[in-house]
Amino acid sequence: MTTAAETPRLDFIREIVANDVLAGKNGGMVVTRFPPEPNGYLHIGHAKSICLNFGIAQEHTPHSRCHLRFDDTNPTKEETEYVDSIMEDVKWLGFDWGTHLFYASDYFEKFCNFAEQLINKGLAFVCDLNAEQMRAHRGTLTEPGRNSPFRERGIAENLDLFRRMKAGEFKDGECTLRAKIDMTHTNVNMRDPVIYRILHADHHRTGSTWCIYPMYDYAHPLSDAIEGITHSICTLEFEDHRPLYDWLVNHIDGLPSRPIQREFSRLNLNWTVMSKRKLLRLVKENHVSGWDDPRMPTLSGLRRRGYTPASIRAFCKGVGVTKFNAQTDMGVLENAVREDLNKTVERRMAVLRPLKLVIENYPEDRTEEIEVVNNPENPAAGTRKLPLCREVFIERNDFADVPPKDWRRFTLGAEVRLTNAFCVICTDVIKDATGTVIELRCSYDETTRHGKNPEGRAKVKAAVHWVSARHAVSAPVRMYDRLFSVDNPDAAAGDDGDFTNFINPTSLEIIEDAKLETSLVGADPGQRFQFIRIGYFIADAMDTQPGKPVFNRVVTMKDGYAKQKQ
RNA sequence: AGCCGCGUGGUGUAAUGGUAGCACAAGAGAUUCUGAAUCUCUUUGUCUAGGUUCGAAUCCUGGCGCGGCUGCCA
Repeated sequence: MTTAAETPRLDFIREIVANDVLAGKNGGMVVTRFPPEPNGYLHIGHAKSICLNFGIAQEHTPHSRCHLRFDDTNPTKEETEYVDSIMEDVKWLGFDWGTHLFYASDYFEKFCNFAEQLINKGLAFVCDLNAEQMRAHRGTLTEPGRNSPFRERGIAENLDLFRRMKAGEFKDGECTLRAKIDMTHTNVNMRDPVIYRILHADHHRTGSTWCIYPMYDYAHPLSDAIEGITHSICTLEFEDHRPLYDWLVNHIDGLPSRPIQREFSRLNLNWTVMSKRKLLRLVKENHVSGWDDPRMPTLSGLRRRGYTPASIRAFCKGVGVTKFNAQTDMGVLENAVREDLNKTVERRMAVLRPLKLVIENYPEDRTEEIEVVNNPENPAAGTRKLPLCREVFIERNDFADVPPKDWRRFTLGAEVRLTNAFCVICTDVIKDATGTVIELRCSYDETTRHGKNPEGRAKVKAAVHWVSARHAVSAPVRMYDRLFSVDNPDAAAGDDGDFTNFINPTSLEIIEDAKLETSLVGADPGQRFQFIRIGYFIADAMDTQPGKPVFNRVVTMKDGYAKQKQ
């Protein structure tokens, strides 16, 4: 018996699954599936679905599995490039479908046989109405539809027509196969829905074998049933399709299982857009560098940005699973990666916008090495040696000519600690002809090493990061920020506006020669660090060359000072 | 307009007829060689009107609000 504290609350989907298992349904088995259409790259919203479906299967090991199934029933939109990226992204997120990789297109032959079964039962007919006529017959949300004039064709005629559709005797759109349900149904999806359409198009897997393709509403429940899916979990917009899902599963004989569909609300993140159509536009119109641009909410973008799979999984766990139409703040995602990286990643010092600081009482020809800890949160990460000489770079914004009220950092006459080294007092501020500060002079106090505070003086309040000028390496650092400048680009654009008008013009700022501590020159592609006091960074996996790192900013540190200033 | 679904602090999410809790955000303080992290404390909530009940966020009815649905897309 576990206590309440040990038993995490189940979301409503997991509760349904748990109850079914308890009731002995499906022989105690739980079989879920993640069914993407390969018409784009996976995004953070898909991660929620992946974590749900694969997560549920994991939780019911060994009486469970989760299938990866490509819902590839529309050859005009689907490509193998997308298939490959989807598999890569699911694996990267940390999930494994084992041998359970499927394609809806694998079942085309079966779908076809089931369609003939429906025809033979008098439950499907070939309809010659064109798209416009069919729309006119469908009725509206408030008015019932009218029967197609072809609705009462005989079984033999329907069978013949359907086979000729399949044989390629008709052009695109000339006719369709429709389920015969109820044109007066209040649910429009039940008004004799099209289940097969003619499409003379090459399919990414079946090539030119087929010229008729099943509709999603027809293929999906049957794919689920063929694979023995027990719980078909999808997003809310399919709720209205559930009666059709059930109708098909109930009216077709020879299906190995009778899955149930349940719906949850999709993830909505602010400060970004999530629809595949819009993401595709960002790519095609070069608003971003590609699907994996670090500003994209795609999994490949987040990966390149430096997000960890663990942080995304933690985020998905945090947002929960409900039917409420929720808007999740981007800050929650950012917090998830900070929390992960804080514990796992080594600290380094890097100066993004350098200002030279000369330690006047430090010998010109002297160089020393200071041993510093790599990660105060994890002693096992060990230590490294940090070089120091007479001239160092500090961050320009760590100096204030006229300091604001509770300023703790550099200003003339103030004492500040150089992190990991000693305290210095700023003794002189050197400016050029325009009044721009170009150099700081200071003196250091040898007695303040090893964390000792200067005796008899006010306690030093600030420790700032620095990089030894003689040893610094220059590297580009890409400062990524949110892609949009408004929290809801869709709403800002309205119905006929253009969301690309709200792209954040400063979502990418490239610092060409940041000054990095020496050890960073050997960063491996994909290696992450915390640049002390600045944020978390990753050596870009594509652009980092041996000895020539390029860094991406994953996320800033939380900045209590900036917040207080607002 | 019709059908379906959903309404709990700023945001997200628990409480399954019995003390409205948690996380993030926000605020105050402690601590700090990262204005980070950590620790302590605090503010803020059951859409609304009725009904059932000893007792309602929970069940019922009406209203209001939000979302989805009239592709040969998924």
